[in-house]
Amino acid sequence: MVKKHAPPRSAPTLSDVAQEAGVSTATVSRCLNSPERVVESTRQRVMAAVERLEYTPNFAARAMVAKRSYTIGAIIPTMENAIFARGLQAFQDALSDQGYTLLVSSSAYRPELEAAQIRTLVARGADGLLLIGHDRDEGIYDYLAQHRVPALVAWSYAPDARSPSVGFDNRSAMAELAQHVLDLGHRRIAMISGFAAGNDRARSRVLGARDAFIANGLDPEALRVVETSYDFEKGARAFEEIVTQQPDVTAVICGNDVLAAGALQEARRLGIAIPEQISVTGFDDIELAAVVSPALTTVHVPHREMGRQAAHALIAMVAAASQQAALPDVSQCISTKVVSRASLSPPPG
Amino acid sequence: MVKKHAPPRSAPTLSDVAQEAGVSTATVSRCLNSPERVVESTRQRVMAAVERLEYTPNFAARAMVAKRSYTIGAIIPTMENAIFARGLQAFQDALSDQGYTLLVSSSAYRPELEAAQIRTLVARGADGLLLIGHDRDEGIYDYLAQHRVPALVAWSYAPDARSPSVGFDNRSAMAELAQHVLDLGHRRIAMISGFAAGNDRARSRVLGARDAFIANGLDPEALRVVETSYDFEKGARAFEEIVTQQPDVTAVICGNDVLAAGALQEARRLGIAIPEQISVTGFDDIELAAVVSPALTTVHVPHREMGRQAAHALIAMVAAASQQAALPDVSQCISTKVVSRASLSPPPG
DNA sequence: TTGTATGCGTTATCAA
DNA sequence: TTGATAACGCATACAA
Repeated sequence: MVKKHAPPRSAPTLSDVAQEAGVSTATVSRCLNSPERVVESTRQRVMAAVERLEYTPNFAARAMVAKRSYTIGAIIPTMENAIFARGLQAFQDALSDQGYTLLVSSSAYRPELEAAQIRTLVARGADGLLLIGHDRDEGIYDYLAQHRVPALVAWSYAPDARSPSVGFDNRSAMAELAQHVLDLGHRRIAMISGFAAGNDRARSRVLGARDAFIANGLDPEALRVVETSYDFEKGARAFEEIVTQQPDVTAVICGNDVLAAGALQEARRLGIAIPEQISVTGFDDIELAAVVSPALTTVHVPHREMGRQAAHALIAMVAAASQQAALPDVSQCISTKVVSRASLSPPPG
Repeated sequence: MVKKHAPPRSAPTLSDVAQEAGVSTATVSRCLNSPERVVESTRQRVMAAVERLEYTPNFAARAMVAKRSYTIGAIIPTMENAIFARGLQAFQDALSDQGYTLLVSSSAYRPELEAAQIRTLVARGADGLLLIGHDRDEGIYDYLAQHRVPALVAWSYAPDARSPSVGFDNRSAMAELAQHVLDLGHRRIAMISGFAAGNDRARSRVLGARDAFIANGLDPEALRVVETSYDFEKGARAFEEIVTQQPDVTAVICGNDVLAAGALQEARRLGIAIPEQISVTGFDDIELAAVVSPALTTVHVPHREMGRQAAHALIAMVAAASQQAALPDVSQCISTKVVSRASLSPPPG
């Protein structure tokens, strides 16, 4: 059996298929996009040709004429730990259900990198963007507005912010957790926080902890806060610093589970019993929180739910934008709850 | 102050800039791509217009004519845990250094999903693909070959496979770890493995463990293997099954750190002391391995190094493909090493 | 129901 | 050094 043609030197195009099926390119296009508009017999002929050539439409060409890429961009601070993984996975799942593709990049918590990545994603034709937290240059929001690319903020709910958001109230969530700590009788408390600059989630969590102090008639400045990066090892170092400089502390509130896990490990190294001597709490309730020993009392964030809701919200925004319609109000506050595990107990004595 | 024009209804294009600067589109294009080919004075005028309009080139149009997207696709089995996170982060970093963008999707360890995502990524014009492990339908490799999209396999090195790979030798790595276990005197050993079907890494690790048995004159079938999905909770269940059905076991080798962490937690629940009663080992040396208690003896995989090397390798393949040149041999075996921590000790008695 | 012709925003070839 | 203009692969308005 002889091949009719030499194998194609590059991917088959619409007109290759048209030729193979003996129809026009328009008909092939219709078969693919609105099959009901073409009669059964020709459709079969066309589809057979599509199969035979293993034709796949060229995305760039399609995006150019449709002025939509069905691509959503997401920029997360880090892929290195699980903080964003689960939520992002749910986000992606919901997106692909709707025929969208997700483009992810990570900024390593560096604002200037995030700005560059936003431009890249917009240039790549992203129909919409998912961003983490509200803190960024006003100019970025201007840029997005000018380019008519809707952006949704997740992991942080703030109804009055420049961008709509699907997230949770970091401040009140942490306040609730801190209240638990205070209820148990702790008074000498320290906090290991992520860097507050450029990170509204970290800032809100500190504020929330102080809120609880105030609500209990305590001086909010009595809460000593050590700032560091969200890194396991950094959590360990911060814990060491705290117990060295403030040996009478009975509870250490951590900005997230990763920091708390680091604190736990350092405590073990120093021979400090958790929670007997010092209680430790986390935030996020990632898998790690249940695995470490003792398991972490933490704030449970329904990441999957948040990711799913964020996807629906962003798609709604994109749909509105593509019709030049006003952006719908999609903001949503996802509720969190405190999960009590072994790392938190009443203070000694 | 009055605006000269109404704000643009959509993103500015080359010809908007050309008009603004009073030159042709060709000149604007040259300013952006080969600035040395245009005289200083006009270049300044053009660049000013670019700034003023906040012009960003349309990616789809550029990709269409260049027949290159400078996009690399990666399909990983899961984003939910940290197994692939660090390596992928390094992969992305190296890619963006070279001007490439990474498109990530996850297949949830489902082959048919992976196949669909490969098609999607190819349709999106990915210049090259990063895949995890070698196990997949031959048809997929045919498809990729036909579409002239180079693919690189990572996390598993196999010199004779259909695709080049930058990864490590799962089999010998696990054999080495198992040898440590045997050296300590363990003989009643069980293994918790990921599902072997469609997962050459999981299969190789089991084979490696059996290799060590053989090397020590033991019956490889004496190693009882429980297969499950790479999930923390599943690791716990598998451990429970093992100690229930085989109470005299003294060591449990786990297919990765996630399974091992699950085993550890289940042991705690059952009141089994690790490593005094039963030793447990992991694989990967993700952060989790050092955080759990006792810390895991495991196989350290230099994920960052692997990600970086994979990026360079894939870029080389893409460059070759774009010049219709023969694919260079980029395969590379990254070496691993056993890390001894507290979870492994001699058997009791 | 199907085909023709046009345009999307770039880059590249060729003249000027 | 710069400017027309022809592709690139696809979708669609319009014609047949």
